[in-house]
Amino acid sequence: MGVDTTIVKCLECNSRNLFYDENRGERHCQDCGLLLEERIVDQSPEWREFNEGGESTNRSRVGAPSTNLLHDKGLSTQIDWQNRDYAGAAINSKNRSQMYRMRKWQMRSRVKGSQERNLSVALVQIGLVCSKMGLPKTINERAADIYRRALKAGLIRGRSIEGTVAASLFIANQQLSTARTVDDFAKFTKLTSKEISRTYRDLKRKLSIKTPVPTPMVYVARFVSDLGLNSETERRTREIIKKAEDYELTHGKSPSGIVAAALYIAGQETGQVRTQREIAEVTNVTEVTIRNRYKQLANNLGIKLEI
DNA sequence: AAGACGAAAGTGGTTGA
DNA sequence: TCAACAACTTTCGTCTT
Repeated sequence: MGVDTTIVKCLECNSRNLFYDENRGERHCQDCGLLLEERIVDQSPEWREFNEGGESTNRSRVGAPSTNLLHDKGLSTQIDWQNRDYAGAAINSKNRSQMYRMRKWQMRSRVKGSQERNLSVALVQIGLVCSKMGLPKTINERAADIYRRALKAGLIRGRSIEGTVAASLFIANQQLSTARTVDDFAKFTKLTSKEISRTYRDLKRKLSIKTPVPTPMVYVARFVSDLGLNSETERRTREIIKKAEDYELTHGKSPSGIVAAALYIAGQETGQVRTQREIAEVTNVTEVTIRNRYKQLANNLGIKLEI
């Protein structure tokens, strides 16, 4: 069988308009946003071997790795209803009663009850949003885990599945610093950013989840890549933000605004000029904010710009 | 014509009595 | 609960290159 590793058409909308992001090592469809390829594919088993002939022999590989992404954690070997063994031969009567008991227990333990159904719907949605937004599997796993906890704590009642899905994803995003904003999640779900942040706060409080204090720094790589700037400009941008944080010029200001301004200044300095319009586009702040911010930063950090 | 500028009015969230 | 407030947005006329 020939192995074709190059995807030329989107699997969802058949568009040939694909985009390869070198920094993130991902290939997306530019039309529907589906994540088609990731550079890092870890196919190794999820446990390590500590002693010779120990782990690997005891925990022999059966089935796919256990994962939070499936409602029953992937432990779902099906027992067929036909009284035949794998080769198609009839199973003798001695084993039949055993088979019957196994089926019975499987039926009892499988998708049943509203919680399980809720979870399987939610996990599909989490996967879908992750794929559309080009988020790595780690986010998917983390969000799934948070959703499970929310479900277990009975926090879904009175809330929409989609809202909790988005909030779980946003928490995962904050914890793992994948540089997506609430607005990004709003764009890829049917929810407003307001609803998402409200559920986000709620979930964090009720599940006592901690997320790192947000810093503008996490957005730098993403915006640099989106604007096609070089590493020199990126370095300088980080420098400016670091200084701004040291001088406490960032408190109470929107992170994207800070990054946008720093990018603008750095771009002017290194000759990688981007217009306020372009920067406003990718950072999702207005040109006015960029102006206000960059003037403030330039003044307080003693940066002279010859514009 | 494109980009930058800044005034003025409007919006949504936070804070403190 | 309400008003004051800071940050940010929208809009728009003007200036500069």
